[in-house]
Amino acid sequence: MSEQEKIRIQKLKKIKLLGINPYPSKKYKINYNIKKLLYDKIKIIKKKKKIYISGRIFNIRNMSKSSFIDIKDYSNNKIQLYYNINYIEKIYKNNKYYIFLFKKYLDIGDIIWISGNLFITKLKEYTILIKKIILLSKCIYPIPNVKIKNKKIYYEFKNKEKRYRMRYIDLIVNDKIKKIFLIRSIIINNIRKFLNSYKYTEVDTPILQNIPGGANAKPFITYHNKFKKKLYLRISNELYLKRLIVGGFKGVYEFSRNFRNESIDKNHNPEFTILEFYVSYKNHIWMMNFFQKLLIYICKKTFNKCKIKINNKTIDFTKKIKKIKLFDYINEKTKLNINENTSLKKLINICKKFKIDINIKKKEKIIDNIFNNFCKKNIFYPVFITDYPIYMSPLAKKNIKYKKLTERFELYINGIEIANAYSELNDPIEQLKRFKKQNKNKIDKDFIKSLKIGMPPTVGIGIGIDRLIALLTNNDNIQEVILFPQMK
RNA sequence: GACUUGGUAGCUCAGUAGGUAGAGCAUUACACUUUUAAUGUAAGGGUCCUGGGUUCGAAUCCCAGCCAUGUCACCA
Repeated sequence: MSEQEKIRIQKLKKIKLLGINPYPSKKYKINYNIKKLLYDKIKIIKKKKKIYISGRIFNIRNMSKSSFIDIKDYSNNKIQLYYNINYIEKIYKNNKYYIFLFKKYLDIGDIIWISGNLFITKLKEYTILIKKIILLSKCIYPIPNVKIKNKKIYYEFKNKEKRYRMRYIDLIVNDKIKKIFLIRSIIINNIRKFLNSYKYTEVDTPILQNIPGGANAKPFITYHNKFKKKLYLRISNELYLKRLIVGGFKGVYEFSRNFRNESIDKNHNPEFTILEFYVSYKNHIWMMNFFQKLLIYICKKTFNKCKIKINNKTIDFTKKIKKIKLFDYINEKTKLNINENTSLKKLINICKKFKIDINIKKKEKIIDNIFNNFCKKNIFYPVFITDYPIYMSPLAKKNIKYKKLTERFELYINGIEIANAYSELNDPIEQLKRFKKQNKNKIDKDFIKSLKIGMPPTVGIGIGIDRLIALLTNNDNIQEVILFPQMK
């Protein structure tokens, strides 16, 4: 325990000895948050309106018989308080308590409630003259003292490991971090509003699954004691949402927390949020347009504009998103002249030639690798990559004209896969074949059964919410938009 | 998993050609009745990530490990 922490615990004891509860349960009246107070400041001064606010102390400047205290509240705004013994009303029996409380026992980080009146100091700072002050919560663990002058931050709390492990401190001390998570919340709410306006239904499907399907990833494994069997945290909710389409919903969506037991990097967290969204009687072409509408809606409602600055470049989300076929794009960038029929041998030779590491010698892996190595990073402006071969898309419907390709697209922006969508395969016999080809140990037969009952033509999309939010808030690491990123 | 950079006070960081550590803010004490990164004076605070090795002596050099940053691989 640090010296400072010990001192604060001593202070806490002394506060209690004075008969003051440092963690009172009484609800104190609040009639302004600081943002609103600053907005109404002129009116408040004119009408001499009494103010009741609370907030966390960020700085104390003690004079001999008076003090200035800066507090910040949930509105993320700061206001200066002026404390002078002559203006303080009696609450406790002995007014000296106030002196003790203030001079000796209040610290940066404490949460207080005050009542008083607004006035302007000689230096033209709007300030509250304290009439009453109550300690609401004592801060015992000293928070980093970040100082700000002329919008320049000194002694910034910026150690990433500490920030992520103690996100509560990060949020208190770094205003811009709190803003990111406010935006995250607004974006998710806006998506919900948009989808609800089309009468699509938000649903909840199992996180604990018997068979982890809908994607190809290593699952987290757990165990049910009563059933005496393994259960898996979902890697995807895709197969469940399709069951619901079979069940007759017009459209369903879920903000799905998925779990994948794989490594962590700036685009991957073991648990992450995907918006999965399925609409019956529509196809992937419809989804391209609808998805762009959604993106435009998010930008308009969240940022009040459709041009978003990312890495000093501007993306206009109203511009029609380009469509490029996967192999056309690869060939354009690499001149390799490959397609869905290119043999495994030839693909392996290409990898050898370009020194691309391949662990698993499968066509789908190699093509993905080629795309990642030569194409992905060059994409900045939004692009729909389309026409993936069947062997890369076991759940997607065949293209009518080119039977080795699927009706699928992925959206790439700034070198990152943001979304993946396709017209859903609804032929149960073919689906079973493809599952078998995948060498899956466990095939979700119940899902096949649901397809046998008949799923209407359906389009589905998965949108990486963490990645999308990182993109829109101009962060290049999803840890910055996940409140508690996984750490060892 | 590979490489990379780093881990020193509550926070941000400096430092030593190897002689057990410094600054600013924060903390404590005193002064100051309008300051605002308050100021002035004084003081306290450290397993220099952990464990080995080299050395008379290691926070510094070497080895191993742990944790993290970044890049790459893996994650259709």
